[in-house]
Amino acid sequence: MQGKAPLDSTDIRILRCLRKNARISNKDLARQVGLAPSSCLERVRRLRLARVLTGYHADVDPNVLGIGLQAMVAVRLSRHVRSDVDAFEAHLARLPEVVTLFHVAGANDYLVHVAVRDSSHLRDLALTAFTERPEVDHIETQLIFHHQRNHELPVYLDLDDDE
Amino acid sequence: MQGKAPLDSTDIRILRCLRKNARISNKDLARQVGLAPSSCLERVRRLRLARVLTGYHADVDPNVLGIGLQAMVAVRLSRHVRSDVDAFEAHLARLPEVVTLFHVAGANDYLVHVAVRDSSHLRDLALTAFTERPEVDHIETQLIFHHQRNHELPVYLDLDDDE
DNA sequence: CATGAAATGTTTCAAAA
DNA sequence: TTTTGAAACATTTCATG
Repeated sequence: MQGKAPLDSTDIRILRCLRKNARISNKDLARQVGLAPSSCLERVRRLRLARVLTGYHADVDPNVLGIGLQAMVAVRLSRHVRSDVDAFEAHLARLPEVVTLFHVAGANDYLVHVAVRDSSHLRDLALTAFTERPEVDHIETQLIFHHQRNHELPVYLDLDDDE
Repeated sequence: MQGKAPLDSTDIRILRCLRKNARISNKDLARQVGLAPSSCLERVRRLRLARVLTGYHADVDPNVLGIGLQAMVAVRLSRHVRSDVDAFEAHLARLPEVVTLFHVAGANDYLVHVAVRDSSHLRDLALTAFTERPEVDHIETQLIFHHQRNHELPVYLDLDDDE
């Protein structure tokens, strides 16, 4: 008896299918992974409860929402004390313009992917949300020409298929 | 009659709900946006056909898949001719380790978010997939301590609710 | 993990406002 | 465009093998 059950190849197939299309019906999912619908449904429920599956999200065309420009803002903080780090992250997490916040080790402290209306919106955001913050020492903005996500699952596991 | 129908506030509510939870049932979605199930279903179908909704993807805990390390690799190309750019992007798009590829304007040409098993995997990837490529002039790798996505929808539109 | 049965939800369609 | 209602199909839960 183990605390966290290891994944087998069927679990991985389920995760791959739901990653490709999160709105696949349970019947189709069951057929694709070679299970009965009831067994498949129970697997998916287990994977959600175990927090292996952490969420399902629709992708929306940014242009349709009025997002005309995206950028990566590299941020260097003045001091690296816990209170500054926490305050800065909490602040950014509440901005609608922030798509993803990367906390990194290197020349910069953060890489912040932002989505804005246009260049004047970006300028306002750079001032208001970054430069004028007391924790921030320096920022550098790079425009994003385009970006593409990879929706395949990288799996670096030895699977437990026989127990 | 217009080529592409503008979105109204109900469409936006649908997009927000599906972004928060792509596996919500049509009945619940209809209730949350204040439509009959049949009308709601037709809206969602329209939004998919119009490529406003571009996909639905499950999120999976990286640790469970054996991903022990993530990094952002900044890449500068030697020459910026179309053939090199296309070859490099096509190459990266086929790597399972690549999570997102950002093509940017600035000091670097690309920011590549990668997910690997461990530091030796990252070292191999840096050599094989980047440094040894003829198009690549220079790379700089930053470890990602953690990153958080924002699943709210930024909407910068004047909505068309009365026609 | 599979089967089968029962309750609930989904999907499509025609008709009407 | 949206709603309603009806019919066909799918989902979900549960008891049983």
